[in-house]
Amino acid sequence: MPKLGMEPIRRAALVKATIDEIGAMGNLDVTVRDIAKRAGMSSALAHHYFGGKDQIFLAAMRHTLTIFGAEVRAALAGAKGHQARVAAIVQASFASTNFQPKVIAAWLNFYVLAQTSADAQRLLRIYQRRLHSNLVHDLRPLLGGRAQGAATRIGSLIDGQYLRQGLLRDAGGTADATTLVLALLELELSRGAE
Amino acid sequence: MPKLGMEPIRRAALVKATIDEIGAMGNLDVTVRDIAKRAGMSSALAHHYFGGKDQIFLAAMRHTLTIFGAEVRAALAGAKGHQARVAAIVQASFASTNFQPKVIAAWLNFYVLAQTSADAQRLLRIYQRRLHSNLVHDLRPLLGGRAQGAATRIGSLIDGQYLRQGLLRDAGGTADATTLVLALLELELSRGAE
Amino acid sequence: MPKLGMEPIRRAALVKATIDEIGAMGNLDVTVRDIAKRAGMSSALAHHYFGGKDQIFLAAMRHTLTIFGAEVRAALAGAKGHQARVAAIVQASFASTNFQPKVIAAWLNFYVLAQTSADAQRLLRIYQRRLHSNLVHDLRPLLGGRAQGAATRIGSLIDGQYLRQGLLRDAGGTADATTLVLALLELELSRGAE
Amino acid sequence: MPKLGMEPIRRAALVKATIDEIGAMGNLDVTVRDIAKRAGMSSALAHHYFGGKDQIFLAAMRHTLTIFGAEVRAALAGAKGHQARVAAIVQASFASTNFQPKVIAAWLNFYVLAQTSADAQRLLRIYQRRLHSNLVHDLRPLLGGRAQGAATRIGSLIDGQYLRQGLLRDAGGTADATTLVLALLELELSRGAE
DNA sequence: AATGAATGAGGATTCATTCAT
DNA sequence: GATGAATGAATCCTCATTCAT
Repeated sequence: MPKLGMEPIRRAALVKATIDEIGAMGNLDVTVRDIAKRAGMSSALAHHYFGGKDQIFLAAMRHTLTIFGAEVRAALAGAKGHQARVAAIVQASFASTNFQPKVIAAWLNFYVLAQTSADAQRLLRIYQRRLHSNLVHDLRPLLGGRAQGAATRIGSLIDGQYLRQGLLRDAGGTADATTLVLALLELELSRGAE
Repeated sequence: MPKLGMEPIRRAALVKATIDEIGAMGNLDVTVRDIAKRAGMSSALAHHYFGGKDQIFLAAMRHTLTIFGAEVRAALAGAKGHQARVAAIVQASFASTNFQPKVIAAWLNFYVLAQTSADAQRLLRIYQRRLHSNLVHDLRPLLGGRAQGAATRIGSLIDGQYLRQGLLRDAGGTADATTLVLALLELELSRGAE
Repeated sequence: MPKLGMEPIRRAALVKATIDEIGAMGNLDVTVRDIAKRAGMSSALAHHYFGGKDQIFLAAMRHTLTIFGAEVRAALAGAKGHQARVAAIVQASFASTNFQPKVIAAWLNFYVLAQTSADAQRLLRIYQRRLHSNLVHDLRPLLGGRAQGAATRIGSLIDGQYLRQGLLRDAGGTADATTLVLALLELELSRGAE
Repeated sequence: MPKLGMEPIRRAALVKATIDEIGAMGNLDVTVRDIAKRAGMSSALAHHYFGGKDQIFLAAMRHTLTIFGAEVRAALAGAKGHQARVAAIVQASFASTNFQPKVIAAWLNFYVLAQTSADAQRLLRIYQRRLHSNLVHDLRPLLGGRAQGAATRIGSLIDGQYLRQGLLRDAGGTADATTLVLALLELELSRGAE
């Protein structure tokens, strides 16, 4: 049943399969064959569309980051006021789309990939910078000169929660993680501007 | 003349070589051969002493965690007062022994290993539990019911900083990381007990 | 509107592309995809027209041999006298059309192909037999019984020069090669008939 | 039955198997697996000892050239007088050790390899240069200024005979080839020095 | 006429692991 | 105690070829 315009479909299927497979395996020791099988095609086709394993990984990473960014933007769109906007970012970070075990596993492994792949590192840095500037944008009116430090703390605590959630792997961590980080936000706000 | 007591020497050399090699490679895609070569022996001997690659990794992880624990204990021994003790834990976490790029890389990879290996997961949980209870022990007198949450935040922020430092890989992050977490401590203290 | 009579055009384009590609790669490890791309079409179409890779090679070989034959015939048409005709054959052998690096590379690889493919072997033998009989035809009046040996020597020396030129790959070997073989011709003639 | 000092034995076996396999297949499309199987070992071991397929080919080529060189030296040792020495070189070139179908096939393929591999090209040029200088050394006293051209003709005719013999693949070509080239030698000598 | 889609087969290479010495 | 020898299994990747449109 060969049709035209399969490329985007196949690519999307592979990206999804990659994240699923990494989530299932727990590490990047995932074979192209298994990814392709999960996506319902031969490994040769996967290579045809992506060129190689690295690029499959990168595409999966880009996808994850894109989803994350969209989630944050959507949350920001519905939030009024600086504090509500910061809270929205935090909540979006732990939204169910991102905070699934398999996505967390993928995320963690992307950090590992970034140790080796310059492209992966660049992607991750872009994500961090964007998160940081988003946070600073709304923290500055509230905290003045303390905004930078507070943004770093909040962003870094989010990362820390991801790391720990990846380790524990029990469901329902979303609420806890959100509460924890929002408590930090409140703490920062209670200290006020400087 | 067969040398006596070579076993501990060989094992220690392999553990060190493992961490160095992971640090150099940036991931767990490290060959037993390369580890053994770095340790000055044949890969067959590495197998002889450890039984397999997994156990070599586990031993390296145990060693890293042991070092970390010792560092914390030493820091605690010289600290007077609850606040000083918490600060000591934070400082020890970022002490130069642990916060080298190669150790951070190893640490990050142990998190990945924990996704697969039950033993690795257990080790990592022990470390987290110990860190948490150490923090709570000294935070409770200061923060009362808020001690648990504060300890989780501090511990998790430490982890987050490791993750980010692993990404950035620039030297001299020790001071920044310490300052950042100590600022959180101060924030928690400023809110007082509940 | 489907174009009519595309077949000969496509086939010619593929044959040319094959020789170019072999010349560019230096060996027969040439993919159908690359040949087709060079000829401006899909690899599926190449298969459609030729049936398979082997037949593409064979067609390229046939083409090369045809060109060579035409070159020789043209040279012979303009030569008067036995000696001049032999010289014409030699000169045609090293004419710029044949003696380009890419054609030499293809030629050499056809010899390799002949080790495997009976068809290729047959083609090459036809070429050799024709060259030999052309030479003998004009050498016999000059050398009598020595014509056979002389023809073999001259033909074989031409082949040897191709082989060596393929190795050296520097331009401008045409003159040298021609001179060398003509010197042999003169030598044979100086000995006279037997 | 693992013993010590297997390396040279294994390498020799692989080199021999490579030539045999190329001879059997007729081209360089020979798998490491097949070479290794022919040499009685796993392909992994072949890689262990040689590092890669290219190096296996190169070693086989070096071996062939070494054999050839030894054959020539031996022949020269027993020859008295300039003409006899040149004849000895020619005879050695077609000695049964070199002029077997499988060796000729390998030889031809090395020429193809030289189109791609700089190392292979270097080896082949060394062989040609040595052959040429050997010929010139004994032709100069006989032919003076004509020695260079004569040496090129003789060397190139030897190559041409190899090429043709590779194509024909019938046994017993040794005598014919030798006779043919010696006839050229005689021709050159009959013309005398210049 | 022409091609994107798709795959099975195969190949080089790597590696953890075992074994005899 | 120590290692060279050896391999089976696995992985990424390529390619000729087929097929439906």
